[in-house]
Amino acid sequence: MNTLSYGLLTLLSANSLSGYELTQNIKPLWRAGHSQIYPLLMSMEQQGYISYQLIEQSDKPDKKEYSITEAGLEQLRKWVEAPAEPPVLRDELHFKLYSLWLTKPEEAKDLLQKRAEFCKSELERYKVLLKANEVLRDERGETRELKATTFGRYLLIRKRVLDMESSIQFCEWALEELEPAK
Amino acid sequence: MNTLSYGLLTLLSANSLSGYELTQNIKPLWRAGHSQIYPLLMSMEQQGYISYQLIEQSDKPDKKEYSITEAGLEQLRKWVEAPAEPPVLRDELHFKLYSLWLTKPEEAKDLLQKRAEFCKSELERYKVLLKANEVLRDERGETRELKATTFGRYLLIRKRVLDMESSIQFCEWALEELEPAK
DNA sequence: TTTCTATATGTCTACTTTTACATATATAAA
DNA sequence: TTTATATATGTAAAAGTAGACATATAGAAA
Repeated sequence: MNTLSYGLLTLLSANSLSGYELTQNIKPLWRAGHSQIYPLLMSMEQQGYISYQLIEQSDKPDKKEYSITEAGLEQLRKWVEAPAEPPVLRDELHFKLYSLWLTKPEEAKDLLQKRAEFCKSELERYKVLLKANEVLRDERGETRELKATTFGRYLLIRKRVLDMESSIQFCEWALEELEPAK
Repeated sequence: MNTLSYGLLTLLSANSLSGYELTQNIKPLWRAGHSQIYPLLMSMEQQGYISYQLIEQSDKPDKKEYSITEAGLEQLRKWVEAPAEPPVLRDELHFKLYSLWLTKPEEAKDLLQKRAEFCKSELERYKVLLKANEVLRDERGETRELKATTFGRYLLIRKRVLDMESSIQFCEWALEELEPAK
């Protein structure tokens, strides 16, 4: 049971999902490919934290729909309450900024503009997720309170939105700082 | 030559440093332990990107002071100009926020308060680094322009400061959102 | 009719990262 | 005098991650 396993339990505690859907849904929360996810699902199924049902589909290939078990929910509950490890951020841009004096002004500018563009496209994705979560909240007749299943997701997506907005602001500020050198 | 190798070259392009010092200095830029760093230094030395000089010390154990070579600088220059890969952020808090509805209000509050404290202590570290970089800039008689060796570091540390301030603001906002549930 | 894309599930290898093991010098504190 | 801490350099094993390999269904487009 590593962090990613708990992440999968986290998603399954809100909805029953297939491995494929988990691979898509986990993207805004954690970077992981399907080659990591399928083996963990099999292992957690063997440990009794999740179970699956084979869903036969006519329009698409059949799938395994995983659900969290009582044991899995109990395991997750304990983990959520334990303090969170400090985040791990690995960003090449940090090194490239540090070595910026080695580059030509156009290349420094390009580096920051490309990052800004990336963050803007991420921001759009998160704003869509925020909307979708609000729709789900209304569907479930929930309000903005801790016990609502959509509340934590609301906080999380807001966090990612703030992170991206802050990154975009940094890039734009840095581009201005660069201006006199042009 | 992986990203961490280029990170070590980045630090060595500004100053000659030992493996131990590199391990300390790289912390604000990238997470890496000394067990990763020493083997990479040996490999880069064999490839001719860096060289070292044994420094005998009377007050401390002897050390190897690594310097970047012309070949290393050329290699680094090419890498810096290539576009930066998207950042990889792995934060347990994302999952814990998503599963927040499973917890008691005090535990949710504790989770956010602890993260805020962590970010505040990181912020202090970065502010010290920012001051140290300004002192170095003055010592070298540099101004805030691209060609100055302290300029990129100035941008980078400002980025980290903005990141931490944004995280602290998120925690404080989320704690307020949590309030009515108490 | 072939090709492309999305859905769907898996394995394998290479690489990276973490944690523990291992050793050694010098200073400072208990 | 033992112990703890900071400095200093390495190795080994285990765990985690990324990218490629592998296969299959179904719909849509060329």
